[in-house]
Amino acid sequence: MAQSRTAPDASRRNPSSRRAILAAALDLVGEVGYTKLTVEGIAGRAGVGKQTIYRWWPSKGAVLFDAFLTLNEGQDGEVQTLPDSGDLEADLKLVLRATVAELNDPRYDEPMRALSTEITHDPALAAAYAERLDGPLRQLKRERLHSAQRAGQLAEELDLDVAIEMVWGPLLNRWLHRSGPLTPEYADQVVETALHGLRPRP
Amino acid sequence: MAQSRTAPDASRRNPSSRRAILAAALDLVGEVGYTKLTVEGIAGRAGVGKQTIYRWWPSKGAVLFDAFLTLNEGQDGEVQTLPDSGDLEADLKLVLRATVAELNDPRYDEPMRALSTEITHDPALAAAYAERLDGPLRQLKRERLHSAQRAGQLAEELDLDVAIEMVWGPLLNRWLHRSGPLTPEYADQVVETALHGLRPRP
Amino acid sequence: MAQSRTAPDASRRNPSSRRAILAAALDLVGEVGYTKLTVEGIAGRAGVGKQTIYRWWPSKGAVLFDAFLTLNEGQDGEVQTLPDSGDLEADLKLVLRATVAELNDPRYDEPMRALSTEITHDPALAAAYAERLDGPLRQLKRERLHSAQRAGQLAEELDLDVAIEMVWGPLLNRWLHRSGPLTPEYADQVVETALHGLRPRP
Amino acid sequence: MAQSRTAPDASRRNPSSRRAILAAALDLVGEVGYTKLTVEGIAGRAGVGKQTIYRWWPSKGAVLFDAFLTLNEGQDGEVQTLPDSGDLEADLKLVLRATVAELNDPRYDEPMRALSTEITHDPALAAAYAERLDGPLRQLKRERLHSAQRAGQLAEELDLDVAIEMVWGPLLNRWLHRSGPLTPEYADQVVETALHGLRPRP
DNA sequence: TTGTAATCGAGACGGTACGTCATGTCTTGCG
DNA sequence: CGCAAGACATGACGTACCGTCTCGATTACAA
Repeated sequence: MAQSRTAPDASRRNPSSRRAILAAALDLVGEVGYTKLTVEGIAGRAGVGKQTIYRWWPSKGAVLFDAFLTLNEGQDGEVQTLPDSGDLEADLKLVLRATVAELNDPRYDEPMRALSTEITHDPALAAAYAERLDGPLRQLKRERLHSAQRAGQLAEELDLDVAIEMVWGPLLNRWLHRSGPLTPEYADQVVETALHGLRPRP
Repeated sequence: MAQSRTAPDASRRNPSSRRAILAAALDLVGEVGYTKLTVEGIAGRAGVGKQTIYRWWPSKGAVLFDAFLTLNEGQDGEVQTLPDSGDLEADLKLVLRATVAELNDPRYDEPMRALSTEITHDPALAAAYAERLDGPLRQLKRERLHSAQRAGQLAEELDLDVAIEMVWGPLLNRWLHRSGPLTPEYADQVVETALHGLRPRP
Repeated sequence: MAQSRTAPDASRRNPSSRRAILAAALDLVGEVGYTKLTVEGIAGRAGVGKQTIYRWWPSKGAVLFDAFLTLNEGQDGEVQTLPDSGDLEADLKLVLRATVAELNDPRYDEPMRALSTEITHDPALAAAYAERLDGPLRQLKRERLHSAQRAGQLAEELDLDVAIEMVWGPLLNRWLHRSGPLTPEYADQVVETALHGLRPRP
Repeated sequence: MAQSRTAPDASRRNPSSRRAILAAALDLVGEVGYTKLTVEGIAGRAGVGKQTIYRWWPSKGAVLFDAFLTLNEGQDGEVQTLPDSGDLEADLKLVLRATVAELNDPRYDEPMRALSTEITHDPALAAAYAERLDGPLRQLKRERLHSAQRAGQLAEELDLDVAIEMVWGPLLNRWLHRSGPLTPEYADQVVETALHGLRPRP
């Protein structure tokens, strides 16, 4: 299956250039922000020619995305499963508080906003994100919820994907649009409300 | 409160130039997308000098924001209140299905993504958004939920803001990150799940 | 008579930028040579944006050409006429020796080679050169020869343009192709040989 | 005489690559012109790696020069001597008309301009040119003039190199700088004027 | 009625970054 | 080892926009 435009030969790729580029991209997006992140800047910081970036990535966003990928693969072994103490509410609060902490961490905030923006405007990148980054994490969440479902802590007819979005959606939205303070208490509140529902207790 | 740099005199502002600029911004963001939207492009399309834009708006995002504002004020009278038939679930489904339809409408999709991106990266704009665009709408939602609360359809101790985010958050997230199909059925599912909670019915 | 591509408005042109560009071009061609002369270099040296060069000149060669033009117009008044002592041979030797000196002057050598190269490869520039730079000078030469012709020192049927090329051509060729030493003696020799012809004296 | 940088072993050189490179250089300079002639282009057209060019030639100009050399050696046997009918004027006109024809031939025009430019800016190449290309031809000219001198058709004290430049210089200049039409009549005129001199016939 | 002071369209300006192209060096794998 | 292939750091290309600026020409308020 040949490429139309003389596809570069990946076997000849210089791996240290690749690493330098991804590291530079992550560094820079944190330092100068997404809007002022430039391909020239990345190349300069990485000690690499611009062409070496354009040869292997179609866009600034793709570089950033790859940087995130390796970041996550770098920590592999770390998050293989979500905590499962048997107490779903406690476990979810734990995880969501961790998420809140990460989103509030300036080292992650700007890069993740950048990634979100790229995904927002590039469906291809969104698909890659869904498959490579969000997918595995969502699988973990699904498994934890499924375990709870088997334990009778979640409704049998519940669509787990909807459940996931109900728990994490409010958080991400508040973070992205700064529509309110992103505190551990908020995380707790969301978990409680999602589990109990909006209706009065019977 | 005087500006240091000879603040422009708003009374002398040419309203037709303003309208042309906002209209051009909306048109263009739909045509060429957020990334390729330029101040020069807006000025050219609006038949206006670049300086006329820079005189009245601090950034491209501010123009876009203003364009949305006038868009909403243009339709005023339309959404003064949310439907209140007494049946909260039905009313919410109605409203969320309308939201889904809007987000899927190509005329709104790209401009709203653009606005979202600007908000993501500009806290000042986010504040303006919270006050001028999101605020009034959220107030309507809050009122509808409050009415339901008074009718005993929602828990008394419920934080209405959390409730709002639990209902609309999943939708906005799925739209923004394209993490799944954005259908009327999904809207229904979200409403039902939010109202009942994730737990099994007792 | 409108231009097709939104011709720039010459009346708004910044004359000091123009001067800085031409001066920088002349300086740089002398310093780094024609091959390494770059538009970016000129812009940098002149403290000017690249676009300001591209706005007003179609090519690097055109800038260089303009630089020569202003150089010559700058010295106006200097060479209005060629010396006419009545002794054609002496006058020509004087002029040719001056030309030799100029061609050997490092300040002129490199820039003139650059100009020659541009003319060689760009007919449009060659036409401009013929009209604006070579033309006036050639007219002076023609006049001096015509004066000699009237004085009976040149053949009546002589084509003065051919005569001019016979006198200056050898010099320019030797200079351009370095086909031999370019000395005052050579200048004298050329004048003598051209005047007497190659044939034996009768 | 060892090179510092592991001089390539000429005996292992692939002669067919060499020929392909020289042919490609000549073809391309005619097709795209001197300015757009690139080493990559030559390598691509020749089906050769870039390194094979850089290994054997120091510069683009050297390739071009070599291409000319082989071109001339290819026609060897053709011009071993200049015509010598005894009538110098007729013979010179014949030769100069041939030169005019060659310079006007589009197959030779662009390549020769390219070579001329390289020579203009590279003294080393100019020396090589003087020795390998111009030298032999000049020797033929010198011999023909010498023959005429012996026959009493040229002045005894004449410097034959000056004479050669007086005859060919005007032609080359007019060609290179396009300072006038390059016609057979012009060739004749130059010959006549050079032989008779500018002075009136006695 | 006539300044006079602002906005306006237009667009030149010094810059930064774009994405492409060519340079000359280096590395890989074939013959 | 020469060679075809092509990745690499470098740097210039010519273009697109940035945000500032200057230029008449309207336009509206104050003298």
